Amino acid sequence: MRCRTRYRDCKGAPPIEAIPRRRAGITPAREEAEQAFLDAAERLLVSVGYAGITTRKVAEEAGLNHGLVHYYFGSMQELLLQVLERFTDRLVERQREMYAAPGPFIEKWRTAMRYLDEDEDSGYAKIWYELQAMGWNDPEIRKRVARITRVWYDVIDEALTKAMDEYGLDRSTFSSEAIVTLVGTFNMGIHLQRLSGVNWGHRELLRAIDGWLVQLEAAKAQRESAKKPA
Amino acid sequence: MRCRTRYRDCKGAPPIEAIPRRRAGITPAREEAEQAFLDAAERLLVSVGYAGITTRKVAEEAGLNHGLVHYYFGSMQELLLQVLERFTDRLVERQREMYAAPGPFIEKWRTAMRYLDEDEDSGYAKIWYELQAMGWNDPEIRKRVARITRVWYDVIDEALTKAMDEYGLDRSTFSSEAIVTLVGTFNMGIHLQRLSGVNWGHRELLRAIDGWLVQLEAAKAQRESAKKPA
DNA sequence: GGACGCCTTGGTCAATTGACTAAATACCAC
DNA sequence: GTGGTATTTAGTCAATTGACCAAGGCGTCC
Repeated sequence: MRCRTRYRDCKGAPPIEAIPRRRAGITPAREEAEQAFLDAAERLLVSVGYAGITTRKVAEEAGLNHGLVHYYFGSMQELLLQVLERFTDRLVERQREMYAAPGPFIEKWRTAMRYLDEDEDSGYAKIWYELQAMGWNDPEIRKRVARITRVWYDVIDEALTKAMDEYGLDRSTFSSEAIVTLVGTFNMGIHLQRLSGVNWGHRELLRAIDGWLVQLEAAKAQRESAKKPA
Repeated sequence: MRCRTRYRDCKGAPPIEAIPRRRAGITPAREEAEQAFLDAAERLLVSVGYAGITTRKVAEEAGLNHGLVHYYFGSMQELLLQVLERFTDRLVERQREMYAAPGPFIEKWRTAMRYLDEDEDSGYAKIWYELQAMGWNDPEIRKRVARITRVWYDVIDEALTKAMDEYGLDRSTFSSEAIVTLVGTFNMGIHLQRLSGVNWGHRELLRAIDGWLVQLEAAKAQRESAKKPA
């Protein structure tokens, strides 16, 4: 059943043609333009949130024609999904890189805590939590968010398990699984609170943890120096 | 400058008349209808999120005429603010009640952890985090959210400070402020993850904390029984 | 240098939205 | 029951939105 209106059958009709899908040969210009859209969408996530993103706004922000959104991505939903995709890929890569690096655990921890501040200032956190909030009402996005959270956990789990052994921490009361969950959730909570403008106690908590790790490092060094000479 | 269109000057004109404000004498029927709108808005927060709420949907959900939204509340924004107001009042009241109740700390903790599950099932958590997400892009709502978070912290702080003294916990490394922040943030993080469908490690963490509290309670009981006979 | 196909521009369209209102109705004191 | 006020209904309106398209531009290969 063809469209009776000038352009299309406006309700319930199947799409006349398939969405133009990603082909192998994309010109550099097109690639650049698509990235510009994704960048623009990220900036809008920071400045107005996911609910305020429209095809026109994202095109204006990217300095491109709004018709291109549908030509490139087929729909607004697909554009946002690709934002999520690109963002989470970067997130996981950074996380892996950080914990895979050599050095004592406390170094890695401090790097992670530095990210806590950096991500807030750069808008990285806002993007990530906006995407998550989108997922609360969109199964496809939620699924992806859950997958990334899981990967994130696995990476921390590995690092923490190793660290607990090194520090000789008892795992009978607090398993590494429990600690990982605690770290993962408190990290999210801190970001969440900061998005609401709450900063109370954060510095205090981070300093306490850092102090505790310093103690653990010292104890570890002592154990090792006591063992070697003997 | 009066409206040239049939109804109003549609851009930039000041409101012709003040928004009908809350008067002293509201009939019970009106009160009931307003509550029905607030209830409906909460249900929509659960089912579609804040971005999906419109005057027409909220009216349909409440089984009332959509014109009433503006007659009662003046604007969609005001309706949502009143949802926030009512919701946070209830939240704080429950929190205060819980920690003010008599009984050992571990009891209160367990009640709080029970809420963690209950709130998820009842949609309470979804409402609260949708409202928070709204606040990320709305200063007025963010301010209110921050205030409530602060009150929430104060209540926990009082209970935790007392508990740490009772349990004889050292406060030199982890101050009560740090612990409160840890508890507050990990609680938020757990909710956040569950909204994304992530449950990994939660049970493990909660069980670990509970086990630890049991130990602390036992040690406290021992101390007291050792003191009394002497 | 002409044909061909991809890209881009600058629109249009139906649907939906918040805001708003006039007219009808319900309710109340007298 | 009558007059007046408050509430309710059933709309209207401008603006905005996602989706979509036609026509012309542009690069490339023959």
